[in-house]
Amino acid sequence: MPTRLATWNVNSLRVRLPQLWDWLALTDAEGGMDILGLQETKTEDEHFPWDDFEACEWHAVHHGQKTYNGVALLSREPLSDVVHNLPGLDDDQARVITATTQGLRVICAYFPNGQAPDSDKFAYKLRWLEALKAHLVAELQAHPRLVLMGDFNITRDDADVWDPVKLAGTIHCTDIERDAYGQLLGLGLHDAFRLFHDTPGQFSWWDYRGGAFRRNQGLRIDHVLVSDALKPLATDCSIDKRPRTFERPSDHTPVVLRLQDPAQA
DNA sequence: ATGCCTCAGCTCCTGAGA
Repeated sequence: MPTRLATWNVNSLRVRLPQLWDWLALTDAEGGMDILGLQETKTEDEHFPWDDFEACEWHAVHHGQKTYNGVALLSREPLSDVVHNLPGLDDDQARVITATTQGLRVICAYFPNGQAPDSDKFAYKLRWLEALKAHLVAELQAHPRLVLMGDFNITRDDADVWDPVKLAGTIHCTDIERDAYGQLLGLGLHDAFRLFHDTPGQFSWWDYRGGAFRRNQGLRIDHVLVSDALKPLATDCSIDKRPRTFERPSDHTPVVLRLQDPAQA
């Protein structure tokens, strides 16, 4: 069983690879990372840095695409039964990768942004969320120990929003999106961060513009959900803000889940 | 102010992100 998992929207893996190594070096000093989900790699499979990861003893699977999207799973052990995207959804956007590793079923997802509630992209977001739900129903049935992690592009409630009045009803904050989030939880999943933290104003994303990070004007839109079977093993979930202070940061920062080692339980 | 950054790409501007 892994004890540390993380999700991070890197906003271009090519640009962010040095920051990824720097962050992993920090976590190595704290016990290391076992499984990592990346979003917005923005690269095709043939340009994915396979050799760099292999040299650092990471197994990797990637569902890539040029310019936009792209998701990867890294693990200290081999990954198997890999599924690209969402079964039943005809989608030319590379947003999901699912695999089994270290005794867990892990889904790494980059949810659609949705742009604005009256847009075609919002309608696509809702279709995509329906297909994700169906995928989760099937996966949970086959794999009780499941983690869904990624950039959800949804705030769960106003505690995840720096200015809930100003942003009421805007993208990431609509009741429709939050209801879809709630439906995922209704399948037997738990917002790991909220199991351990209930103070409002803890964010995983800050706009590049206007000194938003310095002012803590952000959103919590990156989430880790654990299944019913896994919930008792979760010991902590935290947002690591350090990479947001690096040179040339991603606008997102990693969210880390810690699981109890069953050998010590 | 449809603004403010940042990224990719048919790259010196545009579309998209959130």
